[in-house]
Amino acid sequence: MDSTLFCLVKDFNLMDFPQKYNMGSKQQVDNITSSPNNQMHLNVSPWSRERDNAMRISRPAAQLVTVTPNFNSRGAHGHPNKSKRRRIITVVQRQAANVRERKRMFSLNEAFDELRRKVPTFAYEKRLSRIDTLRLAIVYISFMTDLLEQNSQNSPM
DNA sequence: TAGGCCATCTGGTCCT
DNA sequence: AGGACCAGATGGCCTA
Repeated sequence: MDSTLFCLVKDFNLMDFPQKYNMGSKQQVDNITSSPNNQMHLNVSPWSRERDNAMRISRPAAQLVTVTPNFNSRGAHGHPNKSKRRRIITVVQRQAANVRERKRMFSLNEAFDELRRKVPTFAYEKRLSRIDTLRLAIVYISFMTDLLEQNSQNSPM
């Protein structure tokens, strides 16, 4: 299984993935070939959230004002005929909503980190972006599915 | 310097 | 009513 996985990542490396996997060309994939040490790592990421966060300076909170929704600014997402309910929120409520949104995005990123650890990658200089993580996961799942089907066809009943 | 990626804010709908 | 979810806007950081 290890050698098969290596082939998968190697194919990814060469960017000659079968068309059926529908993999788009991306920058991080190109980086595999330029990586100084083409070692395959499973579940090992040289990048951590702490490092990533340390690189960023937290954005100062935007000016907080009492929110009065402007229904002319943006239409409903795919629900143009829905009755629009006016909702007035206070500054405190807006701040609380911002905190909840940050927590939600944090948990989303944790899930992405977990997915990054599940997909086979080389030792990247850069970690996979979210979109590349999803794409590689799709490729990986497709590959493993094909592998399973081949094994079930070859094994005598 | 342009483009990619991401964090954050914001206001909309959906759902309980 | 309020939290969850979503998508657009914005701005910072990084890399080619």
